[in-house]
Parts: sequence; structure tokens; C-alpha cells
Amino acid sequence: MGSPGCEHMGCTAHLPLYISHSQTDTRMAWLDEAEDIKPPRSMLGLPELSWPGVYLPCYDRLTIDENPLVLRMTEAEAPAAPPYRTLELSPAKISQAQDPPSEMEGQVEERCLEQVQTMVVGEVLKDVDTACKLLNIAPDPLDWSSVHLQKWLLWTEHLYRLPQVSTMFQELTGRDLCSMTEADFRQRSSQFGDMLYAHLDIWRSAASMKERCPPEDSKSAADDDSWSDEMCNFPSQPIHLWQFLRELLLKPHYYSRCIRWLNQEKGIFKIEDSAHVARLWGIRKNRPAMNYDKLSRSIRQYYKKGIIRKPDVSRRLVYQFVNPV
DNA sequence: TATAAGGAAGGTC
DNA sequence: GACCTTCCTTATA
Repeated sequence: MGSPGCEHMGCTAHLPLYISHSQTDTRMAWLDEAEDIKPPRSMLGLPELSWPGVYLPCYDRLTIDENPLVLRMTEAEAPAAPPYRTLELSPAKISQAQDPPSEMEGQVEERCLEQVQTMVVGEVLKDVDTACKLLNIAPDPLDWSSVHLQKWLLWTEHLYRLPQVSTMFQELTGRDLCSMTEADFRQRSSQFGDMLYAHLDIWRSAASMKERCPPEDSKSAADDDSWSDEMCNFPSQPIHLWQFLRELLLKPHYYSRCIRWLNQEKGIFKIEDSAHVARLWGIRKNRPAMNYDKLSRSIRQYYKKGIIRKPDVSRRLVYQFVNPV
């Protein structure tokens, strides 16, 4: 996984980037050089905060030095009309912005681009999978009940540190939401409507891609740990708190601001934002009154069971999995 | 004041 | 019965 430390290493300004499929004209993902992938908050009139957005771990591995293509993608166009800049993932379009490459260079670029596209799509699908597991909801928004939709909205609020937006979409099902236009979203939330619309669009695209992909592909794209596999087979099974915590830990680009590994080999982790983690757990379990006091009590129940313990050197908010993976 | 530890009772599956 | 959730008291940093 990528290092969230980049944001502390003086990475300079970066251009958020959407990737869209020419076939569907659907915004697929945000690429963001320095930290996580995020829509341009400044364009939404927001202060610059950490914004997890859609995490594309592949991007961490694609440094500009190693991948001139990525450099060209990030610099391809000046930001277009707000709120989002979109970019067709079409080799032809990329080429237009450059000096005409040789035929060989063009083929190499095309292959690189296909690889990037495959990785991006795979990572988006994985992240949607993870969120589905954490929330216990279906991947396709069309299948969401109003309860599912509220969970998704609450989760999105906390993930992106938005003010309350879920109240503006009460009594709606996923199908209702999908039938709404971007203007409808903006009408309900002038500040965050388009951001939510784009986020929902990603989920819908992921769902339609899942339908098209054979199961083998989906399987290969899934996390390779046993619990994830188990949850894919039995998505409606109740989740245990330790599983939930581990899943958060395995997605550092989304959740490292609230929980992170101190020593993954030893299974030692630290809860950085106790209230946030408790809130996420509360959303997952439909327990609005969940707080860290209660969550920590549940963690302490694991002491006797030998699942979690305090590390040898006890520190506040630091715990250790007895059997790290 | 926040966190840690653990007892006790109750709810849900 | 397992697995929390809720409430509580006491201790500690």
C-alpha cells in the first residue's frame, strides 16, 4: 500500500484528476498525486482538508520519474470548468496533447495506459467491495433500501469529513437516488450535491462493471486475505469488531487518520481518532450512540479471548492483535 | 479530562 | 451461548 507519509514530505501542488470511460462517459476515479484522491475542495468552496476520496493505490507505485505517462496525464490539461476535471482514458486523446510520438512510443504508451486503466478499475472495484463489507450493503445502489442509503451517506460524511448531508436525502431509496440528476443533488445540497453525485456515479459504474466482469475476475480483484474471501461468499454475515478494525487498518489511505498500524508484523495498531472509529463502528452496527467508551469495552472483551491485547509496553489507544496476519 | 480496566446486566442473533 | 452494548466504578496519566 502507499505511504500516507507523502503529505508530510513536501509534495507540491497537484491536480486532481478524474478518469472517465469514453464508452460510458462516467467519472471513474480521482487521481491525486500527493495524498489521497479527492475532488478539488477549493472548487467546492471548502477549506483544504485531507480528503480520502477514491483511493487508487496503484498510483503510489506509479511515480512520475518512473512513468512519464502519469506525468503527462496529470499535466495534460489545465483544470476545466468546476467542479471536476475529467479526462478520457483514450490513448488518442492523450496523444493529442503531446508531440506526435513515434509508432513504437505510441504502442508503449497505449500499453501503459491500458495497464493503468486496468489497475484503476481494479482498485475502484476493490474499494467499493471493502465499503460494502464494512457497511453490509449491496454494491449496486439500485438495491439499497432507505436504511442502506442512510448508512452509505453517513459513511460518506465521515469518510470525507462532510457536515451532515444524510438528512437532506431522508426517506429515499437507492433507486430514488439513482433516478436523481446532478441538479437534483445540488438542489438538496448546494455545497456537496455534486460531490455526492460524483461519488454515487463511481459506485454505479463499479456495480455495472461488476455485472459485466465474470466472477473469476472479481475474485482475482478481491483482497487476498481469508476474511475478505469469506465475506465475499457470505456478505450478510455479522461482522466482528476485530474484523472491522482490521479492515480499516488494511485501507490506510481511507482510514489512516483514524486508525493505523504501528507495527503491522506484530499486529500493533493505534486508534488515532477514537471518536471517529467509534462513529464508523456505530454506523456499521446501526448503533448511533456508539462511542469510544463502549467500543473500547468491546475491545477489552477480546483480552480474555486472546484476539486482542495491550502491547508489552502499554500506551494509550494502542492495541495489538494476538495473531497478526 | 480522556483513557484503561473490568463487573454486571441486557439485547440480538 | 456468542458477541456485543450499555452502564457503572475505580484507577491512572
